[in-house]
Amino acid sequence: MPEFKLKMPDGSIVASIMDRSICDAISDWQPKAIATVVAAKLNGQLLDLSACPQADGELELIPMASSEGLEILRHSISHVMAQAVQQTFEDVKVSIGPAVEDGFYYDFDHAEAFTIEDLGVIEKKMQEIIAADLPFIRRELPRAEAVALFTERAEPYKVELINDLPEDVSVVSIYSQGDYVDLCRGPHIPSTGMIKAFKLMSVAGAYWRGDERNKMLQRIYGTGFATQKELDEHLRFIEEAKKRDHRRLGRELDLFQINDEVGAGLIIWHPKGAMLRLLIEDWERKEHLKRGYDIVVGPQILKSDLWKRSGHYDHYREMMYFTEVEEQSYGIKPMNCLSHMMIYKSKIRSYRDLPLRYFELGTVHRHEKTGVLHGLLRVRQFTQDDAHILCTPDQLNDEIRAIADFIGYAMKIFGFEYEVELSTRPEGSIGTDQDWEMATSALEQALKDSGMPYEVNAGDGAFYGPKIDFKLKDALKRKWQCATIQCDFTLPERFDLNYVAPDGEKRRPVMLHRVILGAIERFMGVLIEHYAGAFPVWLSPVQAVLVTVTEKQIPYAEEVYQKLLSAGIRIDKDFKNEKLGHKIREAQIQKIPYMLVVGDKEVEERGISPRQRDGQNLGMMSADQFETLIKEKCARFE
RNA sequence: GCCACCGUAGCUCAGUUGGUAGAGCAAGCGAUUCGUAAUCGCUAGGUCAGGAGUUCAAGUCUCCUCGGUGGCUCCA
Repeated sequence: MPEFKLKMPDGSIVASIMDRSICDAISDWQPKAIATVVAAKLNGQLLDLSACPQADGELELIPMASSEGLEILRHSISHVMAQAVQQTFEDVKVSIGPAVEDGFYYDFDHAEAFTIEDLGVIEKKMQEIIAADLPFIRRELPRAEAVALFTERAEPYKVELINDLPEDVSVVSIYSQGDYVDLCRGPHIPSTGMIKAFKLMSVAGAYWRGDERNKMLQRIYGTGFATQKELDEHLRFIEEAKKRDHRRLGRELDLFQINDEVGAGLIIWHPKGAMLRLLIEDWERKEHLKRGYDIVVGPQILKSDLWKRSGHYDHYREMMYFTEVEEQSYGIKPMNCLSHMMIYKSKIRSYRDLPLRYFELGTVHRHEKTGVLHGLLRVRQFTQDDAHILCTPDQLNDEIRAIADFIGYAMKIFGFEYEVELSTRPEGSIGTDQDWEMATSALEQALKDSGMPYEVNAGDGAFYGPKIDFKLKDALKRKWQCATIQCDFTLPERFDLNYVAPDGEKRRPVMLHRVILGAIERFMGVLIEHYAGAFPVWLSPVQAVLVTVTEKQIPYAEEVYQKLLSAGIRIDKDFKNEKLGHKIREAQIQKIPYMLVVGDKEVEERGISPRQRDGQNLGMMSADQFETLIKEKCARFE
């Protein structure tokens, strides 16, 4: 008989000889624990609480409140949802329904479209299933029997899933609650009554097995938590996130517009947005020069023949814009590398010249599909802080580390958290094994040397080389790729780039493509949400607004305005005939860092009274003192 | 590109079973001259995204186009 050590959620360990289910054992040892535990883990393998384990080891209990427990809970809720959907609608085929980052979904095949109202009906039915407290029952069936079962139940997607399992799989597990049966690896919560807090969120289309050649199914998204309180908090978080959506703030703060009449995915920057952008671009130029980059500028259109030679024409023609004048075809650039390579090729290069680092704030056009456009985050015209570094293979490590360091610095300056991923050779890639090996290990070694934690994303590299991606998180917890470092040995080959080595032989340089913030537009979108529009002083398009108490103070206020403006402070004036409270409110909504109040007292003592946007009043000071204060705030970003 | 939903004043939104458009905020004008998140009054604002159709009659129903939203696929 197997002997276990049973580890309770409070960490205490009790030895137990079990010839019964885990559930029964917990009930005996600690009856209270059973209400919060959803599954158990034995030797790394997850088990249902109804299981009778057949091996020795330490049995760890998974509480619902843990991340693993939450995943099991949500997965179970998705099964309940599938059951409710099948009970509510005729002729619904189920497919798959996993837990995802902050909830779960289930994909259904149903001729009629589910509506928002339907979600309420389904939720009601789910409540009934939960009230009935149906146990989740696991069974293992020989493969053929499982196929027969789902064939009989007219579930073609399940049959397809079983048939596509590897040949050595002879037994599959199925779970049922009430009259509902699903193919599933498990584990699940013991019974539906354990579900305390869930909500169905939205309906969306999704291709069967994620392949656009397949039928599009209907996906219902939902979420669930251990308690109603946590669910409420999650819903509040979503509301908060909506308030800081960059599309909304872009309009409210008058930063930019996207207009039908102009075209989808094309941004018009208004004065304040353009100022924010200018500040970022100034920072970029200054930092690149400090790090030994050369700033270059290339043309917006290049002859189509050049795009054919680079391979872009064959691979990405569909996404490129073209223009033809006097029977000559030009491609509007979707990337900046070609000009940079032409600069490299403009003369004979020696190993002594390397590394060469060409930097350009390069504006590119890509015809993104309509369905993917999204505010500033996915657009058709954007500007990359793009650089191409040409170096010898043994310079690679230093160069990559310097870029990683640059990116880390940039993230710190702009106040972001990020994650790092190393993406390796994909299928259908070009280049030799030796090249891939060299480049991948150079990237990996540089990451190790710089001490950055990273994850390996196998097979997700570019077709021409491996890459390191840096991902920012926005207010909706969506991850956005911004910085990237990519190794490329194809373009130097295609354009026959070379340098003269110490031995007088011609050698091929290695090329790194890299961006720091990525697309400026996308970065600004993330930045707007990150700060909820309340930018730090150094990035605020308007740093301070002068507000008069009455019209009497206008002449003096005008004097202060001119003084601060010529001192380089980004200052606005609000001399409207309104009450002070009204003007403070307007400045507050505009998230201007400082409101400089000028009333009779200030005129008399020739001062201003700054109020911070956090509500703090700094008391009266001279314009010179305020100027010093602002300059100090910005100094560490210079 | 695909699925679903949506498009009414600068913004946020009402608009009954089809009967010729409404509010708040913003704007302009006037009054008020006020001390840290909304002073009061008046005025002006719309080819109801665009086009076609059904109908005596279309913001409302149907179709097409252009946009947007949430996802899916894609993102060199």
